[in-house]
Amino acid sequence: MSKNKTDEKNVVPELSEKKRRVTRTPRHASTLSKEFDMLDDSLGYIIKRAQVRTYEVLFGLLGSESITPGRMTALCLVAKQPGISQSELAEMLSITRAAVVKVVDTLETRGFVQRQSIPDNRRTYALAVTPEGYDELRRLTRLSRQYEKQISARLSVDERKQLMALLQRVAL
Amino acid sequence: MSKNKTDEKNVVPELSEKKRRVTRTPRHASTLSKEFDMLDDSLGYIIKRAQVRTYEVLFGLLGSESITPGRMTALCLVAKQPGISQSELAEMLSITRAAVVKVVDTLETRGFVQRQSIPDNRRTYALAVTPEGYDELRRLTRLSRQYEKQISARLSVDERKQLMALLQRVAL
DNA sequence: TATTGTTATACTCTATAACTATA
DNA sequence: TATAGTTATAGAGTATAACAATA
Repeated sequence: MSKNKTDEKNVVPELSEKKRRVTRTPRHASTLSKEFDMLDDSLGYIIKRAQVRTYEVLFGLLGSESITPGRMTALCLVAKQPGISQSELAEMLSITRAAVVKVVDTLETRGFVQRQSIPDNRRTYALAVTPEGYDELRRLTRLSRQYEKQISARLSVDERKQLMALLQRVAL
Repeated sequence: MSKNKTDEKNVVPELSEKKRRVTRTPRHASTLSKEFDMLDDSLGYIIKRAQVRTYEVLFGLLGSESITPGRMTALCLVAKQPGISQSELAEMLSITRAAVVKVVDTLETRGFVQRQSIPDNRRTYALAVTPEGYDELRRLTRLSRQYEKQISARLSVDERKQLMALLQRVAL
């Protein structure tokens, strides 16, 4: 979830016949592997696999010295809800208030967002995207299109829509 | 991806009217937020949201001093392919050989797997699940059923099947 | 008293690079 | 030369706990 990784193979590697024979399996291995195969019929597992795959694609497009997926999401959320507070952002990112400080710090250092003080409430900041941030968002929008195209490559337009609707019900 | 977290709300919090008014938005904010809303029509984003949700559920079920999702997956994979090598396991987990060392270390310390040396090739280990590991797998199987039930709560049996088939094509 | 942002600290996961022992 | 496992090191991401300022 952090560094670029070239390895794209998430598939189960084929074991050679030799290796299979050498392998020391428990006597009832075939029975056991079925009994404990909670991975093959797991929605949670396939969601995780898909997520790992999408991150590989995303890292490949973003490059190593660009903004990270988390920062990218945060930037998008601030653009979507200008004036949002850090606590609200934390809730949307499903991270703690403490963790969001660093996220906003890096976005501010990069010049993409601003912490604007608001007269009504001197305890909170109103987060805002800067012009540079909007430039970055334009760049990200282009990348995002490629990204979506790549991860949806094996799906029809309808299937993609359907998949998103179903996932929405899992994400709540 | 590590510690238990009580916050379950992934939904966008409703901003109060007052806060909305106080917010300092760029002049063309409404236009901009639509222009840069790459999140609402993003398959990648909804996959990530769903994955975060499933991990919250999973952490809730596993408890804080239990095995982690990553270790759980590794244990399942070894049970599924007894005699597998660490490199092969690394590939299946989409992590490096170096990273898998610690995964196997903890599973071995816990007594769930063994590194068996094989006569043919003194360079590799054949990983095997111990009886204690199978006990753990039995426990995990029970938890897994609850887990799947919870994350599939809003889906019919058919929809769940369909969702998994579609995700399979994204995960590759 | 409760909330917001912050700091300090620590832990997990993962990567890269270099090493070793084999093959 | 190439491969499997390992170690050392570093960085990202996140958590918890304690704190100050503010409500």
